[in-house]
Amino acid sequence: MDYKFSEIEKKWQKYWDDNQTFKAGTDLSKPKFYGLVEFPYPSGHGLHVGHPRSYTALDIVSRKKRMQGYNVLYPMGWDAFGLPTENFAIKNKVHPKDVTEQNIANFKRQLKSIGFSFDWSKEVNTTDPNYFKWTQWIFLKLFEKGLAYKQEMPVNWCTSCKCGLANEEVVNGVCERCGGEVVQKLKSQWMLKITEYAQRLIDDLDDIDFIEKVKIQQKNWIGRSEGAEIDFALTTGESLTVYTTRADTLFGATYMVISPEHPIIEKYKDKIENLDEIKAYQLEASKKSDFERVELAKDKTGVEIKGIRAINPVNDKEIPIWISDYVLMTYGTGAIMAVPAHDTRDFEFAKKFNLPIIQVVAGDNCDLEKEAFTNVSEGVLMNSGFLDGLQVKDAIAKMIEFLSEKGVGKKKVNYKLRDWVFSRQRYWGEPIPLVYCEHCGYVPIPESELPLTLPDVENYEPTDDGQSPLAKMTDWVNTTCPKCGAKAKRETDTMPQWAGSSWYFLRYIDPDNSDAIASKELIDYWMPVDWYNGGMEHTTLHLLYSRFWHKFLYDIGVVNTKEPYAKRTSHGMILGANGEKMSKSRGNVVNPDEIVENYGADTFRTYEMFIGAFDLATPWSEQGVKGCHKFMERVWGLLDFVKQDDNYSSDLESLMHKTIKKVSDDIEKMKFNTAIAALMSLINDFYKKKEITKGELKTFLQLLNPTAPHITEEMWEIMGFEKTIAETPWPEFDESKTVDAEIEIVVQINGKIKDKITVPQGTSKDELEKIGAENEKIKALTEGKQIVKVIAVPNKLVNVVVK
RNA sequence: GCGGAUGUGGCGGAAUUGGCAGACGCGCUAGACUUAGGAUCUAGUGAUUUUAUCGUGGGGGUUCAAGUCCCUUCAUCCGCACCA
Repeated sequence: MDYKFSEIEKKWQKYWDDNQTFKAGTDLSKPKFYGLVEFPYPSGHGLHVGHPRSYTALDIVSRKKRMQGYNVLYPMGWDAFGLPTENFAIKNKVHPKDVTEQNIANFKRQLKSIGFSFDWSKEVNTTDPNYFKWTQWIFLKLFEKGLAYKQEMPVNWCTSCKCGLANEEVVNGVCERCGGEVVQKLKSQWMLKITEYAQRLIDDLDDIDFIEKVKIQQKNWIGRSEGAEIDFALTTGESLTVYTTRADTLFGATYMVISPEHPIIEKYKDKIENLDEIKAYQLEASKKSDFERVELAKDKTGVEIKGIRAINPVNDKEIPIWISDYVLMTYGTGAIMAVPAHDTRDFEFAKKFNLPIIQVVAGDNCDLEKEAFTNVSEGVLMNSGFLDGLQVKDAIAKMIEFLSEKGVGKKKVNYKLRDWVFSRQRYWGEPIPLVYCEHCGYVPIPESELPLTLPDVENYEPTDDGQSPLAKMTDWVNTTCPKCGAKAKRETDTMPQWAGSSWYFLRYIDPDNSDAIASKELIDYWMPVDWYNGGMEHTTLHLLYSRFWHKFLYDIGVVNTKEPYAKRTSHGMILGANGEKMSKSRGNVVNPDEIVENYGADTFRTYEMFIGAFDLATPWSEQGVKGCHKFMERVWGLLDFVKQDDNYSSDLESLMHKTIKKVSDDIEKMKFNTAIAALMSLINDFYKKKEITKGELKTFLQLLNPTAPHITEEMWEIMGFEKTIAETPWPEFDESKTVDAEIEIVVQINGKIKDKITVPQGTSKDELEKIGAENEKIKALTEGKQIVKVIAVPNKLVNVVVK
C-alpha cells in the first residue's frame, strides 16, 4: 500500500475541523495548559518556513499535554495592523482592510494545511473593531491613571516627502522611498510611562521561568544603574545637573558635556558667544539617530560653549562646558561631568580637543598615555582630598554623603529604558480615542463610544506637515468635547502595531466577549500563559511591552497574575540553504506550500523539528526534507510486518521503555531533534527484525503522533485501534525497565581508552578499581610502570594513572 | 559601540552537563534487487604515515580525565527603541 500523504492529510484535517477536536474544553475543574506562540503579521508574502518552527514546537507540546489529560488552549490569530500593509495600500490604491483580509485568508489556508491543532474558534484579529475596542479601552485606562502623556520627541523626518519615517524606512540616512535627506525633527507624541514599571519588570523576572538569555537581555535593556545626580553651579548663577555612576571621580572632572538638544542652550542663548557655531553643530547632530551617534563614538565631535562655565562643586574650580552628540538627551539628565582619566568616551574626547586629564584613581595596569583607567574593583582614590586612599565603592558612598550635606547632590537610580513612544502618524492602526478641546485639553471619549473606528479615507499617505492621513477627514476629526460640549477635534495619531500584540493572549481566552476583555472566571482559570515560545528578536520590545501592560491590568484588577507568561522559550532562525537570512532579494526563500505539496505536512513538520537544535539558527536543506520523507515512508512501511501481539517483544522491551522516557523528556526540553532521532533509531531496529508487534506499533505511533499527526492517525485507524490516536493517553514507561542489567565500562590508562569490559549495573567503586587493575590488557600495558592511583566512576569508567 | 548568542566530519547536528567525541539524518562508497534508477534494501564512511597517533575556530591553563571549567584571541549571527 502506498503512502498517499496528500489524501491522508486532507482527510484528517477535515476530521479535526468537523469534530472540533482541538477546541479548548469548558470543564474548569480540569488541569489546564495554555500554550502560546507569537501570532504572525499576515504579510503579502505568505507564511515563511520560520513561522512553523515555533508553531510546530508548541503544537507538539500541546498535543502531548492533551494526551496527558490537560485541558489545552492553543490559539492562533493575526497581528494585522502595520506598515507594509499600509504601504501596499498606498501603492496599489486599495483599502488596507481588504489587503489584510486576503493575507489572512492565505495564512489561514497555509496553517491549516500543516495540521496545527489550533483552536480556531478562538481566532483573534487586532484590526477587528471588536478586538481593538479593548486595545483602546486599555489605552483610556492608562490615560486615566496618568500613564499616557504627550511629549516632544524626535522623529525621522524626510525633508523631501515631508513626512515622518519609521527607522526601517531610513536607509543610510536617506529616505527609502525617495532618497531625500532625513533629519531628526521634534514632534509632540503620545508616550506611555513604561519607566514607572522598570523596577517591577526587573524584580518579577525572578519568579518566572524564562530562558536565562531572555532575562539577561531584558535586564540589560532596562539598564538599571545606581549613581548620583550632582548639581554644578554655572557662571550664569543657576545650575546644571548631571547624572554619574562614578561620583568618586568628581575631583577628576575637568569639563562638562551636554547633549545638543539640551534646553540650557536655548535658555542662555544671549550669553553664548559662539551661538552660530553651536547652532550649526546642533543641525549636524539632528541628522544622526541616537544609534549612529553612539556607534560612531570613535570619532568624537563637539564644540565648546563660550560664555558660560561651570563650577566643580568639590573644589570650586571653573571648568568649560562642551556640546557633543555622544551625550544623549534620552539618558540621565542629558548632561555629564567628563572625567577623561576614567571614562573611555571622555578620554577620547579629551585627547581630540586637548582637554586636561587628571588621574584620581590609581591602580595596576593604568597607562593614561594609552587609555582611560576604568577598572572599578582594583582602584584606589588619589588626588582627591578627603577621598584619598579609599576603594572606589567606598569613595562613591562618601562623596554622595558629602554632596548631600552640601545640598548639591543625591543618590539616584537610573534606567536606560525609555518611555514608549506610542503615536504614529499613520492610517493603519488603532485610533487613539481622545478628543482635544481648547477648554478641557485632552479628553477621553466615553467608553460607550468604543470602538472608535477608522474612517474611510481616499488615500493613506500622511499629510504634508506629517500628520496622520486621518487629519484630512474633517467630518471625523471635528467633534464635540465629551466633557463640556464645545467644539473639539479628535486625536489623529494612531497606535503602534505593538499595542494590539501587548494583550492578545487575554482575548484568546474569550474572544467574543462584548462586555470585557474576557470574563473574569475564564481569565482566572487560563492565566497565566503556561508556555510562550517566540523569537529572540522580540525580547526587548514586544515581550517587555506586553509584560508592562499586563502589570498595569493587574494593578487595575483586570487580571489575577502579575506576569502574563509563566515560561518563555525561544526558537532559532531558519536560514536559507546558503546559510544567509532568507529574503526575497537573496533568492533563497523556501515556500512552505511547496514542501507540503511535494512531501506532505508530516514530513514538513518532522523536518522543521529535526533540522537542528531548536534554539539555534540553522540553514534549510531540501536533502534534509527528503531524509524526513524517507522516515515517513518507513513508518508507513511498518504496516507490512505487524505481528499479532499486544506486548513488547522481549528483546526490545527495555528499548521501548527507554524511548518513551527519552521522547517524553525531550519534548519538555524542546529537544525535538533528538526525540525524532530516538524514533528513527527505534524504527531501524524494527526493520532489522522485519517485525513489529502490535503493542510496539501502538506506542511508536503515539510517540510520533504530536510530530506527525496525520500519518499516525491513519495508521491507527487502519490497525483498528480504539478511538482516534489524539484521544488516547500518552504512553507510560516503567523506570525499572529502562535500566540495563549489564553495563559496558571503559578502562583507561592516563585517560586513554585501552579496553572495554562489561560489568553488572551498579558495580561499586572498589570493585571497579580492582577489576581495572587486574584487567589483562592493563596489566600488560602497565608492566614495569608505577601505578600512581586508580580512579573508578561507577557505571562509567576506570582510569589507571601510571608514571 | 553596547547587549545577547554561536563556532564539533564533506553537510545539518548528537554527547545523560567534567567521564567512550561524531548518536540520528544528509551526502558519499560498495553490494543486492531491477529493463532502468535521482526508487528500495544491506554494509561501510573523522583524519593519517593504521599494533598506533592526531582530532571539537586559534593560543594558553586547571584536572587522573576538557567539546564541556578558567584566561586570552579570532570569526560569524541576532537586537539596539517608528519593521514585525
